[in-house]
Amino acid sequence: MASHGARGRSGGRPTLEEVAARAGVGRGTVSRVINGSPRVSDATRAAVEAAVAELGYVPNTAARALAANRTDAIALVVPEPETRFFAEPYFSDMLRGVGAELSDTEMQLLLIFAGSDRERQRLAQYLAAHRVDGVLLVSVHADDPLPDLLAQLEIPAVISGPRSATETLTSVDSDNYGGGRSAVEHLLSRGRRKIAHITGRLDVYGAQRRVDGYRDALRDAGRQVDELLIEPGDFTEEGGRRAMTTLLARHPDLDAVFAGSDVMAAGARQVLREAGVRIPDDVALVGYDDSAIARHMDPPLTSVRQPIEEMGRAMIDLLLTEIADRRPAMSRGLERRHAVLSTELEVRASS
Amino acid sequence: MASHGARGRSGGRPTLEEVAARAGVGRGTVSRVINGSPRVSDATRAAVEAAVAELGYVPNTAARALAANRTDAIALVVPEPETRFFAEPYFSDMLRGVGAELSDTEMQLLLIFAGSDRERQRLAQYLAAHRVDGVLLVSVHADDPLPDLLAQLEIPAVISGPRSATETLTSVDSDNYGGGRSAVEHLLSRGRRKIAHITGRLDVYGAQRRVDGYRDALRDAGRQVDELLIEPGDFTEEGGRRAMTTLLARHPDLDAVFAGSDVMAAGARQVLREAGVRIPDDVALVGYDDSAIARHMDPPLTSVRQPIEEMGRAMIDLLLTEIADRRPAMSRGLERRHAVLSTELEVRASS
DNA sequence: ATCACTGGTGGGAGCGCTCCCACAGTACCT
DNA sequence: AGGTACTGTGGGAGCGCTCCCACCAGTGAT
Repeated sequence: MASHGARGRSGGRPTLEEVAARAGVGRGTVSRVINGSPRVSDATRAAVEAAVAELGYVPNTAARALAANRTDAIALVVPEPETRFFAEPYFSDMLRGVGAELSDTEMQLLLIFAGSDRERQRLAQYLAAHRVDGVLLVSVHADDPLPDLLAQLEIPAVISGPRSATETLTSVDSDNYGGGRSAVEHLLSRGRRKIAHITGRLDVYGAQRRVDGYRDALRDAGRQVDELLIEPGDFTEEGGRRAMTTLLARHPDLDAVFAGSDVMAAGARQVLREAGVRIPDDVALVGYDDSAIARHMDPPLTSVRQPIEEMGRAMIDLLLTEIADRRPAMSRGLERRHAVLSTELEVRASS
Repeated sequence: MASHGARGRSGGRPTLEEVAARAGVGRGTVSRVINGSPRVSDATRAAVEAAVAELGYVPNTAARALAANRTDAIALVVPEPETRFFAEPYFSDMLRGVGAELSDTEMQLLLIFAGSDRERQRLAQYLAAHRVDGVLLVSVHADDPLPDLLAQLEIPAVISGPRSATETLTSVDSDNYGGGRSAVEHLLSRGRRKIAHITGRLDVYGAQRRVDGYRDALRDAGRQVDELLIEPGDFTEEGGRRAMTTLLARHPDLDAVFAGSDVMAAGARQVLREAGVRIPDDVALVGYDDSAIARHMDPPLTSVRQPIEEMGRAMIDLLLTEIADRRPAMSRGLERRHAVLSTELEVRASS
């Protein structure tokens, strides 16, 4: 008898059963009320809600997770060391959008860093244990095995910045192609004739798309694309400097530069300065990301802004849909969805 | 590794029971192996481990949480909007320490922001549901109800920066008193005679302690403490400017200023500049926090560094101890522990 | 009158684990 | 010989929930 139901009024947390007894209904009915099922009469619902309030009942998540086979949690996985996470406003903006969109739901967000091998090991274990219902993946490199792992474990996932044109995961992206186009179109409209492009790392799909936008904008304006005006960078300031140096040596008469990121634009600006080139008088400069750097540069940098916060929201929307879709039946016609949000050109003094 | 073998029946994840069958032992024995109990013979342990590997068994956390009444997760609660979290390196350093210390354990870290009322509401629900085994509290204001809520729910918690000398929660702090002392002693040793102090918000315990250190350092050096040399700030740049303006008007002949934060020191510096006061020639300046601001100021700012990362580690240590202590018996002599880590003065050109 | 239905409801049967008691085996005392 | 004290081990009894089937009115159609 000691081990049996001697816990009626003890200090422990109330259970569904106790709420049911208090409300004079069955366990199933309380469960329905808690989960917002419509199949409950108003009177019963009110009685149950009263009992819940009186007892201060809070559902036991572990029990629910076990019985229903879901966790009500999703993970935002950042395959980078924490340092970068804090350094780049990208993540902070993304997190804001994600948090906002999630605040209407019961879902809990986990932030997981997987920069080191050790951390990745832990993450793999974590995912294998199905401790989350879905995963948000940001900043993934082309050769990352994480997406495959997620597919194999059949965990719903949404990636920001698809890895290629044939991304298998549901993805959210900003319109890198359109962003590249708009930068170049802007420069053309300002009367620039010889526009160079410093690209990002070309194993990043988005960087490629910006190059595509650059090419097509010129082509559609009836210009010929001079491949020697396209110089690869690597998203770093140093890379921007190197590329600019090369370009300047090759084409001393260029009159505009479109850099694939603000950071690279900052590097380019230094080189231009040192060469005595005036911005924007001699050379117009346009960056990408519209980061703090752009606003604080001298002169302030025209830059392509991505709606990062909105991307965060969109990722959550897609992920929740995918989780919900998977719930009733494991099959279903899984057509992958890809959202693309448009960018905006922020025009400043540098162009 | 050989992954999926001929798994039980369905395609689902293997359970303890299946591992037990495969290894030819009972459920209890597998559980003991999984949980590292010493009461298992080497032969049996090996057999179980083999079965685990073959089946790719990963424990079901929900089931474990339900049965054992623990979650193996702790929360880092930041009662601030996310914006501040990203803006201040304090959090990033803290998180690094916490993450490092946690990486040896099975514990999962959750990051929870509770800046808005809405978010706090959710947090309260979350804690009431006991979804974490313990809580790390950073940056808590004196009148915050959160600590009481935690106490009431009997959730182990560690606070960084105790709210008062009689903090009821286990706490980790840096030696604000010693830090204040060392700043003043340094200025005295440099021959400064009239040292002003711009304090932080005095409802923050740490700020008070820095004032105490300021006072005692002067006193112990045989100086009299002039209360008019102590001017309250509020940790902001603007507050630093205001305080400096007041002080300068009151004591045009002061030759040193100890600011309770780098940010306030930056504000003070502006006022001194505008007044034509040279740093350090006319007035020596010392800040607190040793943040990026200090390193980049002109001239570089002498500042008191707090071992924030180490504080993060200490918080985890204390929290894990507290969680472990609570496990066997809910009673036990709960003596509160308070760790205080020492600071270090980083001397630069401003003093 | 019977036969569908419908909206509501109760409660059994698990989910996969930990806890703990029972008990076999061995070893070392009286 | 029996007693005592271990070390290992198996498995029953839950943990608190969700799912789902059974069931009970009522309501209208037949």
